Parts: sequence; structure tokens; C-alpha cells
Amino acid sequence: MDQSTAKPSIREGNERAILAAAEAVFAEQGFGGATMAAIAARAGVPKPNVHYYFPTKAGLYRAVVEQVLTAWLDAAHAFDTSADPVEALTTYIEAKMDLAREMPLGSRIWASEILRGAPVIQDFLDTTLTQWVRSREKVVKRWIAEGRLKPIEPKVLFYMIWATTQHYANAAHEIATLEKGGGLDDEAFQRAKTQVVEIILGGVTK
Amino acid sequence: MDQSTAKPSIREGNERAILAAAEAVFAEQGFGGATMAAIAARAGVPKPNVHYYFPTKAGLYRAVVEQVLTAWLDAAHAFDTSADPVEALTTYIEAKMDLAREMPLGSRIWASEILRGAPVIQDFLDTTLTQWVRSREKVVKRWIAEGRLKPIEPKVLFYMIWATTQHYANAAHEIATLEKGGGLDDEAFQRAKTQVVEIILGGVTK
DNA sequence: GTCTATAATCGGATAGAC
DNA sequence: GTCTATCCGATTATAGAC
Repeated sequence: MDQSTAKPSIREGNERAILAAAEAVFAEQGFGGATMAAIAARAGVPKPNVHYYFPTKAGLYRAVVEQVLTAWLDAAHAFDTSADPVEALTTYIEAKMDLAREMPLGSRIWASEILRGAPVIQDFLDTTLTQWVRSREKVVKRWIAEGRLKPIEPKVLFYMIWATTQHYANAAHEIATLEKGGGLDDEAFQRAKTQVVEIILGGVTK
Repeated sequence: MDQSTAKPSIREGNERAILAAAEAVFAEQGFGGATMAAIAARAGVPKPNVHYYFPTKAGLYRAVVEQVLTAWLDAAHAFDTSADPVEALTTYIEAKMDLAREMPLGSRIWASEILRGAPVIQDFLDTTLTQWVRSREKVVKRWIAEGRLKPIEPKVLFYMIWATTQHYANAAHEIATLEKGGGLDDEAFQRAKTQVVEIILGGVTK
């Protein structure tokens, strides 16, 4: 789109490779445990090259976290406030389960960031997430007033959904150990998804 | 109990202070992000003193994790396999909620360790935890066969309980942000505990 | 835009005086 | 048992040739 018309862009390819490598290393080692050398090795580029594209480790980390944020927001839109509670919650829980399945690294980075007290995404918690919760709380309370849900604190429900769905990414290793080492295959995961929806909906609908 | 009869023991006091400081720093920074200097400063002792009592950072981390393990096992016993499902699950969920409330640092270290793939506690996952899950799975399946619970995969239930209860420790900062900055007071936490029990039991009992 | 060589700093660990 | 001074490997970051 810019001057350099048809350039498949070396820059773009390298940035992508570095971001992908960084996502994996930050997910495995945490921010403090990750090293630029490990990221460079995984991306298949020399170490100074990483610094060329991302001058500081903190900046690279921010870039990775912001990618994860985008995915989180997409999943958040699955909570359709116009739908009825069963449909809205089913769609949302399934979207969050799929996100944990398809982006386990991002989910783990997110969890790690929250564990540390959200040093990088605090402003997101203060603004976008707070607004998301406020608006969805109203919807849940309306459903309760209409007698379609049990009288629960909406946040208790949200926390249960977030924690349970992300557990399938965050604790994938623990799960694999308990499943005789193999982890969940697609079929087992789909069953788990269905049952998570059933248990939560069974617990909150009248 | 040994030769040095009535020694209140400088050693004991220092070890306790260092372990407490290490728990806090590991919980905040993760293993990789924690530094011996930060732990020493928090414990109020010079850095080499930490190495005197705990020669290596990895060893100190193991000592902290083992403390957490003990607490986990105590809570696990709250799952009374002789009781009826409502009573057993209620007691267990409440015990896990109380653990998250009373030992938030330990819960966060546990979560961080699981996130990284359990490098230190893998043998515990392979032995004690696997056995715990196997035996409780049998109990849940019996309850299902007796028609007292819906036909669910027991592990889906366990994961939901673990993830949801520990969320109150792991995401305490996020929760505080969403609760207008104050965090949950005792009353709000007790309400949440009750509702977590109600939703899960409502979702799995017939 | 790439990468070798290197600077500068941090952090785990230790020596040795007290 | 305590702690100052210090070592040294690891790590972030940069300079500068190509």
C-alpha cells in the first residue's frame, strides 16, 4: 500500500517470526525467565536482529501482549447482549473454550500477566475490561429480573467462565499428566466444552 | 528436641523470614523474575545471608513450593469420599475457596508453577495428584451411577472447581480493579463462596 | 537490512574478615 | 552465625563492519 509496492517485506516476515518466537518463550518462561537470546534462537535470527526490530525486551513483551488482547476482545464480542441467556452464554463459553484451545500460548501469557498484577495491561483493565463488565452485568441483572436466571452476582459467573475456560490452556501440562500423558484430543476437548456449558448453564438458569 | 535444648534458634527465625519473603517475591515476579537481592531486602537480611541458609535460588524455590504443596494436600482431604455428593462437594469447594483467600501467595506460586509445566512438582503430579484424581473419579462415577449427579466427566468438574476457586487468589488484582479498586471484603467473599457452591452444585446435581 | 564483536550491567554465588 | 567486598557468568543492549 505504500511506496515499496510489491515488497513481500523482509521486515514483515521477520517481525512475525520474532513475535511468534517471543510468544512461545514468554509463555514458557514468563517475562523474567525469558531471554532475548532464547527468542532469537527460536526465531532463527541472530540476537542483535531481535533488538533491531524490537529495541527492548519490555517493548517486545508489550507487542506480544497486545496481540493477545486483540484475540481476547474478539472472543468478548461473542457475548451477544441481544440474545437470550442460554444462547448468549453458550456462545460466549464456547468462544472462550475455543480460544484456549487455539491460542494456548496467548492464554498463558495473559494468565502470567494477571498473576503479576497486570503491570503492562493495567490501563486495559481500567478502561475496556471495566466497561465490558459493567455493560454485561446490566444484561445479566436484567435476565435475573425477568426470572430467566437465578439471582447471582454476575461477576461470580464471569470469573467462573474465565477461570474454567482458560484452565484448559493454562494447565494443559497438568491435564496431559492426568490424562495419562496424552493431553486432550479433539473429541475429548469437544466433550469437555459441551459439559462446561452444561454445568454452568445448569447452575445459573432457573 | 536436639542437643541445643532451649534455643529459640536464630536459624529458625531467619529461615522463616526468608521463606516468607521468598514466597512473596516468587508470587509477584515468578521464578525467573525473582532475584535473591529482592528476597534478601524483603526479609531484612544481607544477600549472602540468604545463600547461607538456602545455597541456591532453585533450592529456595523448591522449599517454598513444598510448603504450598502441604497446604494443597490439607485442602484435598476436605473431599470426604464417604459423604453424600452435596455435602462432599460443598465442603471441598469451600475449603478451596478459603485456601485461595488465606494463602493467596501460595496459590499464585502454584499457578505459576503449573503454567510453566510443573518443572519442580512433576513427580507430585505423577504420583499423589494422579492417585487423588483416580480415587475421586471413582466416587463421582458411583454418584452418577446412583443417579445423584448428572452424567459428567469427573475431571471436567474437578478442573472447574480448581480453576474457579484459585481464580480468587490468582486474579486478585484484576478483581480489585473491577470492584472499583477495593478488592473483596470478607462479606463479599463469603457471598462469592456461597454462589460458587450453588452454581456448581446446581450444574451437576439432578 | 544483517550480523560479528563487544560494551555495560545484572544477578547468583563465594571468600574471608569479624 | 553474620556481612562486606567481590567474582564471574549470563543477559540486555549497542557499535560498526558488511
